[in-house]
Amino acid sequence: MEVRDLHEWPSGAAAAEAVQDRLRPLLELDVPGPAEPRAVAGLDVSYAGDGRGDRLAAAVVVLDGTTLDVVEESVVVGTAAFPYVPGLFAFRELPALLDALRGLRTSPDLLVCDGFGVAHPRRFGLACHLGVLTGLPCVGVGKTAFVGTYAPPGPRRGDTSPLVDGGEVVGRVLRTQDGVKPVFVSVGHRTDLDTACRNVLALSPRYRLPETTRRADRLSRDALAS
DNA sequence: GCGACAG
DNA sequence: ATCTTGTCGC
Repeated sequence: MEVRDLHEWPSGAAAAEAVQDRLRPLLELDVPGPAEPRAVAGLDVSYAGDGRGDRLAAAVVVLDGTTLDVVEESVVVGTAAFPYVPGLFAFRELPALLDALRGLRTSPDLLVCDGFGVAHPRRFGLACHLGVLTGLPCVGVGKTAFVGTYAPPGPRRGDTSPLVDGGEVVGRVLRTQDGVKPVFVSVGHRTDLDTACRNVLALSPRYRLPETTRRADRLSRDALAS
């Protein structure tokens, strides 16, 4: 798919925060998300060595939204573009992820990425950044809490509880399987939270994490090994 | 001031 | 994120 080039790149934390503040107004959060996406893309990145190095592999796996069969894959080996700083995580993986997206023949109807969307200190996590740059609906699925407080959701698959930060609901804690640790869902771009959670649940028929994320994780890991 | 902090 | 042994459960 066509992905526009990254123009300016922040040289430090202050500049990176400024980029987030400048792009945030471009978010489209008051629109219904894709209820039945035909193609859903999962994105993930793996690192070589102990994680302190900068060699990485970014993968995108597109699944049929109904059957969850793999439709297309794209993976690139690259370099971490920024040090890991909580709140600026996107700058680390964004260039490589955009490269992987460029390797796709078709444009997905929904992007599912690791990390958060608006459940972020400045309301502009990786899912927001990726959404704005691609123009595609995007949802963030985090494995651990970052910002906000919440009550544990019920014990059954599908149970949820609101993730609240600064007095506003920034996401939802979603139990994707009976009795397993919940995941943290937040909207990134062009989707509402209800639809985002429905999509994530539909993508997680068997395991805690969405099939999109699991497939992309495996693909990126394999790419580093070879 | 200090610690915690998506991946 | 990644490095790791054993262990519990289906």
